[in-house]
Amino acid sequence: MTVWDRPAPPSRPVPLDRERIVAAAIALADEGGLEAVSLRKVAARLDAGPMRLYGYISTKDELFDLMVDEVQAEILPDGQPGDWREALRVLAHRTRQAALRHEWLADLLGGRPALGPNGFAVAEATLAALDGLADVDTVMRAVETVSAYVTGAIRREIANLRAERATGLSEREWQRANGPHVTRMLATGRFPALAKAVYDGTDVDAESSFATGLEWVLDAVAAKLTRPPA
Amino acid sequence: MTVWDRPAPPSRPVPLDRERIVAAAIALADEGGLEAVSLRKVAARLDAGPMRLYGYISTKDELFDLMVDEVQAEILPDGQPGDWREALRVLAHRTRQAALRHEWLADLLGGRPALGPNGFAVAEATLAALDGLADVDTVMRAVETVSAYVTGAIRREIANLRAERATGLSEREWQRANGPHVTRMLATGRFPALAKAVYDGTDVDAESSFATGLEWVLDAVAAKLTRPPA
DNA sequence: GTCTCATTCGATACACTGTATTGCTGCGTT
DNA sequence: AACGCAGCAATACAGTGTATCGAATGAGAC
Repeated sequence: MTVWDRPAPPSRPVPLDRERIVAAAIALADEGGLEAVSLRKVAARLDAGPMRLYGYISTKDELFDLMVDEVQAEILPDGQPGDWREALRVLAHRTRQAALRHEWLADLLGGRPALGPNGFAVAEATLAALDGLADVDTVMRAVETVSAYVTGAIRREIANLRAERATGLSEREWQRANGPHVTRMLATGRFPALAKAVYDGTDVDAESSFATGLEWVLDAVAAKLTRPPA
Repeated sequence: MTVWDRPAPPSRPVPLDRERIVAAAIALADEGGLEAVSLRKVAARLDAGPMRLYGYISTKDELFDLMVDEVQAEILPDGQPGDWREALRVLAHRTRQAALRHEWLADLLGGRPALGPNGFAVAEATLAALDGLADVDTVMRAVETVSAYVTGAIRREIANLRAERATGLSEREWQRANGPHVTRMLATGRFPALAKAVYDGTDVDAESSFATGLEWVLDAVAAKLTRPPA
């Protein structure tokens, strides 16, 4: 008996099943971030007392797991995949889009093993794309590498996005003009390569940055798939 | 005036500067995880009232930033780097080792831009390794790609490590034998590729898994560096 | 129709959190 | 010697996750 299959006890006043609880939590998180999700507020949104939730959920972390799994349903592509590369690409971009829709996902991504049905489905889709193209271990390594990149890239993108929002300025402009502390540090001359990157670098948009890095990683995977395992 | 340079006000009863505060917080986090870090406990460890900390730190998130920056000092290599590839490899492995020493780092990695002096130093070391090997934008993309992989891989590794510890079993054995929920899900036949990976996959240790994925990503980067920008 | 029992809900309670505010205390200066 | 002020501690507040428990409300048995 684990998180994902718990008998839904009936109730009269308002049906209130796990789906409704998770939906309310997601709505709260979408509006105010993860820290805006409290059991009290979730319950209040469902016209229930806080303790009522514990009939359906046994801890707040479990609620977070359920939220992640729910959002992972959005990641699964609609149509059937093309070749393996296209399949992985689509999965990666859909993950990113889900994180942009639900920024709190970035805080949770990779933080815990995704053991829900939709998490499994995403893992299945990823593995299935590479099935048969190499031995099991190589495929596994490929999946892990790609998803590590995806997780890390999304996390950084959301982090930067928040920082920009907090200062009201674009990351680049902020480093270049304002951000007195950063400017001063760069001016010390102790970070010449960094300074060059900041001042001479082109300001590319996040999506194409994500896409470029992803293609690089996919290139690397492609090279290992054609060749037999080391 | 930002987080990283604040005049240290003197005090009599016990010196108590920011370094001591950060050290105490890190000690607490090493022992009991991030959630064990509360301003009250940090202060208690320094024989001070909770409010005393606010003379040196303006919010708890700032304390977290300082903790991350402090640990990033451990990442910087001692000697001078070899070629770019060796340099990036060492930085990646040292980051991973730091995260294994301080597991809470995984929770914070990539969650916020690293703007502290040591964070800058790590960024500088990374960029310096690739300096001149390609145009600035390509170098930037390379750095972002590698560090996205590193962040994501470390995060997953720590997450799995915790899950193993929680169940007392190795991830693989757990999926294979115990973990009734997982076993049942796999038994549904809805996840054939996943089932194959779980049952037929070799159980490789985390370090070589990390290393292998890293080498793949470095291969990808190498291919882009020799070739001029797209 | 009435009684009983079990279940489920809500209220209360507890230990704790981050932080604002307030007043004291002891030092340095005039 | 008196004063002012900086820095610290105590108090306070709003909020958190969750355990416990009393009451009510439902169904089932006679």
